[in-house]
Parts: sequence; C-alpha cells; structure tokens
Amino acid sequence: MNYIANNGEGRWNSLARCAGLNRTGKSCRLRWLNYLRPDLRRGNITLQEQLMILELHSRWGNRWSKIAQHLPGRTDNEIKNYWRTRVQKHAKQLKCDVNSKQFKDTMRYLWMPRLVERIQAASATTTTTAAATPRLVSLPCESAHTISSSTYTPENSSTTGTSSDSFGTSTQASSDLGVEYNYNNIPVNHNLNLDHYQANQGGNYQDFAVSTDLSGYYGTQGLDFQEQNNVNPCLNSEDTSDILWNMEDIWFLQQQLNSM
DNA sequence: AATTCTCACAACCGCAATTCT
DNA sequence: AAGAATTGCGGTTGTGAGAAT
Repeated sequence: MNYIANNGEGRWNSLARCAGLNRTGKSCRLRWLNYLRPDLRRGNITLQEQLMILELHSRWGNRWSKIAQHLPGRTDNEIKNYWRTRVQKHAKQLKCDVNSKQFKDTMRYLWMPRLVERIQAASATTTTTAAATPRLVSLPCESAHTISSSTYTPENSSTTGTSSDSFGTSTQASSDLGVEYNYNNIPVNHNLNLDHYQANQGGNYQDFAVSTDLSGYYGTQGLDFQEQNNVNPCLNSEDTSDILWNMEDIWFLQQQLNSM
C-alpha cells in the first residue's frame, strides 16, 4: 500500500521487488485489486447489486470483469464468487443446470422481477413511517405472455404464512402468475412480460450498459442505484441475501420448471 | 468435546493480450 | 519484427470459520 501510495498502481513486478515482498507482481496485483484497494465496497451483496449481476450476466455471461465495472467497489472475483456460491447453488436446488434455458428463464421472468418487487417494497418501507403497505410494482405489461402457477398450493407448504422471508414473500395461489400472485396478502402485479425483457435484450442494452440504468425494471418512478444501496439497512443484512430462495420459492419454482 | 461438513472468500494457475526492449 | 516481460481475465483450488453430527 505504501509503494502504491508513492508510485501509483501498475509495475507490479517492480512493486514486488522494491517493497521487499516475497511475492510475484501478479500476486501483489491480485491482493491489491481484491482486498487492499481503498475504494472497495465491503459487506454483503445488496438486492440492487444482485439484480445488476443477474441482469448483466444474462447479457454478457461470465464476463466478470466487465460486470464488475458496473458495480462500483465490487471486484470481478467477488462477483464470480457470488455467482458460484449463491446462484449456482440455487440452480442445483432446482435440479437444473445454471446455463440451461429453463434456469435462465426462471431468473429472468421470476427472480429478477421478484428482486425488483422487493427493492420497491423496501423503498416503500423507508418512505412511510407506519406499517408500510407495499406498493404495486409497475412492470411493463404490453404482452399477454404469462407463466402459469395454477399448480401452486400454499396450503401444502410447511412454511406458509411464517416464511423465513423477512419481506413477507410466501407465495399464495393465483390462477395466473402473470397477472398476479400475492405474498402474505401483499398485492403484487406480476404481469411479467417476456416482450419487455426481450426488448431490453434487443434494444436497450447499450444504454443500460453505459448508464447502468435500471429504470426499466422500476417502472416510471425509477430508482437511483447508488442511492438505493443505502435506502434500507435491512438490504445490507445477511438475511436478505438469500430471501429470494426460501423453501417455498424453491418448491414453487420447481413447479414452474416442471410445467415448462 | 471431537470430528465432519458446508460455505464464503481469497488466492493460485494457465492462458491470452498487451507492452516493452 | 520478434522475443521477453508484464498485465488482465476467467476457471479452479485452498483455507478458515461456523454449523451439524
């Protein structure tokens, strides 16, 4: 750190020699980038960051460094580790390959909208002092594409109503997931629309890539990514990192996958 | 209390691209 | 122009802490 403070980044082999470290320049570089850099962001991956990772990975695949460029303070290594330990784990739980179309569709049409919904809900709880009433998530809905959830029966779920999900996301039966399904009586517009996401893939990716603009997911209100990272302390807690993936969800998603 | 298992994180490795001499 | 050195990236492995047995 002293060497870099005096000489700047780069010239890693020179650093290793001059600093008297029994390390290769390569090793020093890695240590600096992944651990010592003062601008590193510590702590758990937030919901917003999760959404970004899912979105950018769907677009670029395992281009970790490129993805990391859009997550200030996060390293490619950190994102890679997140993907391997969290996302791949849940793919395994769903008994499907992380690179399969099924899993990618599940991410895009179920988990990512759910992340948006929770971000919105969290945002709502911080803007109202009383018991918050989560507002509807206004996802674009030009299309009639929906995913049926007719087989879901919450009564069969051992955790219904007492979900481990701190945002209250136990799923309830709905005749049509695409139209609506509720979490603990929280009204949620889940008119998920394939065209919207596909349109993003086709038309808006460049803009998104440059500006990391998530407004497409947040409806007309939009959210400032950097701001939202600090909106709710709960979002930074350990508990929220996996709340998308409680047992009900896994059961529910398995039903969805089976019906595809 | 000891052992085994699981998970998250940091580091290592090989290869390709880039820069230097 | 060519070879050597350096840098950057993505896949993989090692490790320590906590949980489970």
